[in-house]
Amino acid sequence: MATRTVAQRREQQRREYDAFMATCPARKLLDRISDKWVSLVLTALTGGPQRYSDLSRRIAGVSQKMLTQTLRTMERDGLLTRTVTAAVPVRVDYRLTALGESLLPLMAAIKAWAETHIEAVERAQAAYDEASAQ
Amino acid sequence: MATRTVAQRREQQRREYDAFMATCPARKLLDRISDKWVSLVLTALTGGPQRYSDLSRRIAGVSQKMLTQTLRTMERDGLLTRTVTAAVPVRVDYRLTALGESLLPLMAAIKAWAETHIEAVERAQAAYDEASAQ
DNA sequence: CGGCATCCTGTGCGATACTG
DNA sequence: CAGTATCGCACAGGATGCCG
Repeated sequence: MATRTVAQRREQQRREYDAFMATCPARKLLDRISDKWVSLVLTALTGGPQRYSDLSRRIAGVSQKMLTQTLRTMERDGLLTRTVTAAVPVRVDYRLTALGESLLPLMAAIKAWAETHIEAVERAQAAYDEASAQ
Repeated sequence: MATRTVAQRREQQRREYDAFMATCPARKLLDRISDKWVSLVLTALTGGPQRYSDLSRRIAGVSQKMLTQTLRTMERDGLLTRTVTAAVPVRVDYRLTALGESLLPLMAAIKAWAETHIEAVERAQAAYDEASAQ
């Protein structure tokens, strides 16, 4: 029965990891804002409230399913508010909350790092690819 | 033939999006560092070089496949170096480069935001869930 | 020890069609 | 206009086995 420890250790580690993920705020945050579309919605809403259709037009390539899903999640997280205006046709506006806006400096910092270092990264990639091609 | 514009517009938008993704440094960076394991490897290597087996032990729950894949990508991006010491058994050390270390302040900023605002996010989630439960 | 190759499953996500 | 519901599949990623 000694061999079962292999599988058991993995299982144990997975549980440790899950517990870590559940309690680590930074990881949870990264999971959220790193979402494919969250940063784009954040940027699109920086200039002020936008309607659903505006967002879907401004964010090229997003499917309606993912846009809705992203907006719902961000609303749940308190990053934006969803305002329905009863009319024909219906009108729905999305607006960043203070919490959502507090993320903008962080996005700016990420953007700044990227613009400063992306060249170095791409040089490293080129060098790596060339070296492994031989 | 007018109806084909629907599919065509989608296709067009997808191409626009791909072009955007290919040229936006911030998005590319976000895609990298938001990877499930990159931040953990970054953290694990902060204190100095580590061997492969050390990393797999320190980062609970990572599969060997994902750890290797993450390390390869980060090496390719120039974020860390991989040093093989020929011996029996082989010894492999991973160490952050200056480029990799320059990411640490950014990670710290993310961590700081998370720790400052995570409570607000969780309150928002609780409120949202309760409201939608009725 | 530090991997790589293979197989296999879950599910994220796009496409499509329908509704208030 | 602003979604919800359903289907289908590509693909990420875990498990396993082999190798230098």
